[in-house]
Amino acid sequence: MFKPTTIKDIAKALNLSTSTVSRALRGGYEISEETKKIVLEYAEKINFTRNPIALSLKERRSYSIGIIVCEVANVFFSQAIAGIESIAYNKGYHVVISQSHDQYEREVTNIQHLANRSVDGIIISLAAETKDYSHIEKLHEQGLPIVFFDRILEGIQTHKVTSNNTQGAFEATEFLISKGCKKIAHLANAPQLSITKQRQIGYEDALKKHGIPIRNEYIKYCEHGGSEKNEVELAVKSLLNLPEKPDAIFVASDRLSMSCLAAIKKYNTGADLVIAGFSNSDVVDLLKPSLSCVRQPAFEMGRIATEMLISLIESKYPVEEFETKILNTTFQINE
Amino acid sequence: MFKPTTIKDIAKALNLSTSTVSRALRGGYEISEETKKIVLEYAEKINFTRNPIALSLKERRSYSIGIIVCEVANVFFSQAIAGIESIAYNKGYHVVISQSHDQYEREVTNIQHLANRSVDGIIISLAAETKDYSHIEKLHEQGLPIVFFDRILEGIQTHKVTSNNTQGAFEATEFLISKGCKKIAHLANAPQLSITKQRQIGYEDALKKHGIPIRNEYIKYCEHGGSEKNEVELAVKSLLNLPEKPDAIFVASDRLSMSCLAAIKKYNTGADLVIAGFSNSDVVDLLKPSLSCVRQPAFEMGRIATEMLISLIESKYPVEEFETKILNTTFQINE
DNA sequence: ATCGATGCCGGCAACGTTGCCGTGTAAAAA
DNA sequence: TTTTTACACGGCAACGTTGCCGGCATCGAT
Repeated sequence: MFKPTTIKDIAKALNLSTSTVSRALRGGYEISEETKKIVLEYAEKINFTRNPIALSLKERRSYSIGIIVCEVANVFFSQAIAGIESIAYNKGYHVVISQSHDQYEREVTNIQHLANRSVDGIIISLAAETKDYSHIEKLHEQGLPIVFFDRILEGIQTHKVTSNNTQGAFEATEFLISKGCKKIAHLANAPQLSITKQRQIGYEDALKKHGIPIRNEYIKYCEHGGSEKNEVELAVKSLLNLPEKPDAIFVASDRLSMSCLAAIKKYNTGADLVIAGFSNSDVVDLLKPSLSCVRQPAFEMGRIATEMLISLIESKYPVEEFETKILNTTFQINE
Repeated sequence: MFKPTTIKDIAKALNLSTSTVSRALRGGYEISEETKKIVLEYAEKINFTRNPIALSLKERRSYSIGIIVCEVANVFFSQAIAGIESIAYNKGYHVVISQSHDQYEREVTNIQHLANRSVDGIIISLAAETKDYSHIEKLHEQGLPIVFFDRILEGIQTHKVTSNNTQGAFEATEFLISKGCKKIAHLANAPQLSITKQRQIGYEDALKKHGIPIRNEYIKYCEHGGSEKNEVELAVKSLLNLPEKPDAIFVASDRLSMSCLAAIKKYNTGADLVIAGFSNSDVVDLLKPSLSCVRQPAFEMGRIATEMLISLIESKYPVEEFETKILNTTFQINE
């Protein structure tokens, strides 16, 4: 069975006390150079590493941070994770990734698992299904450092990072208008998500600016963020079956975009449909129904969220002032 | 600061001993129903959960398993992770995901971090850059349960799961031949990977079967698995610049496939090129240079690997007999 | 010669939890 | 009434590590 060597093994082998070995390994100044050398060489020889679990128990922290996203397969999130890792590793933190799959129960389970001393703080983007936030509020009240990114929670006072969703949605919609489209539908995420509201505002603002009426039948929400099997396909189908079929769709997320294109390919036999939407996909210029897209600075968002979280974790005094950073998106035209 | 409640807090509040509280929570038979009820209700009230770190230290295991893959953004791996999670959660294990980004040093750092009592076992698909395996061998000798999947290591005696790479490559190549192609190039992964060798054998077997000579200038390796910036683009470019330009390419991996299509779109102004390759992408039927693909049962591979790992972890006696499972691929034609 | 200073090291306790053993009480058996 | 026995609970130790305190030489200063 797996039995790693401990500081006690070294102490016994070298006829020293555990405290001496401990301080020799940490380079404590109270230990003679000679003893240090002997201990370090022996530790090297038997490939010793300190037991991080014992350390966590003693220090009451684990030097690891938890991430909760809906899906790692989503390019936006995998880029954000890369950004998180880039900071975390440099500052000596390990990163633990969990997926909610946009399900409320998974989110609760995961966040419970991560809390309770197995991580020092959490970076989270909410699941599409989540409507009750008490599991997060409870931990936040207990003092667990939490940073929100992307899908944030207004009600909790802490650091937050988002992109400028309203502006991004505005640009995408205005692009569709510039293409001559007048019947622009909006395929949206779950309505309670912060990003859904912000992006819808951008969409509606652009329509208003150009004197195009907002039509409720053109706005379709996907309650499960596209993770339910036929959710997106049904939404697109119902759009295409409207008496006044849309001539463009503004899609609110990466996941929805891909499913939307697939559905369009399947059902749209008639005239072409212009599609624009939020996507960080790296294959977007290879897609046949082309997709012009709003790009979010995912990597940078991950970096900033991590810096915020680590500053919360390492703060000596309770933090009272919180910041919400909003990063700009860019728009990429593909035709 | 974050200070979770402990069993001691409950004991103090209820005027009981810690041992009594502990056993009441675990449902120990030595505790009266009345006391149990009081403890459970109070624990529920203050939202108590046991400290997993203290438990890990005591039990010398953490009920968590580590995964090391090159990238979570890769659909094949994210599906495999979903398979791993599906088994692990059911059996009471937490899953910790790490990315090597196909870099040797990241792989070493991650596996060291995961070992040493913070996970009970590891499921790994090797990084493309890894040529020295001593970091894995050392842990394996110490008795850490390890299961390989996808990119396996022949030299270590343990459970392994792969797909039938040779057969998949054979079918893809034969498909290209059936399309009338005779000058079939092969864009391959790092040459030391198990999957690279197996897929190359399938490719060569198919050529041989149809009397097509194997030409070394048609085989391009990507040492970094496509994670280096221009690696794939250069390889594709050099193929397209050959005096006898290939009329088809068999691509060895998902990551390479996408970069390959992008490079072809960029450089190939002339006649069409038929592409087939390994890919589990869900947008493959939306791509403009179409990609017929070998599908691996990623989810199933993850499930099996996890069952194997947990059986190793929970085995009372050292396991001596090991199994290598090879799952069949399927071929999907897109034109 | 005596005293304080310094260098080097060991012993003990604690982090939160559980297993093992011990102990007191009350009911049942003698 | 005394002894047995089951029951319900408390105390202690241990998992691996580090912080704190204390001890014992050695050495220079008085």
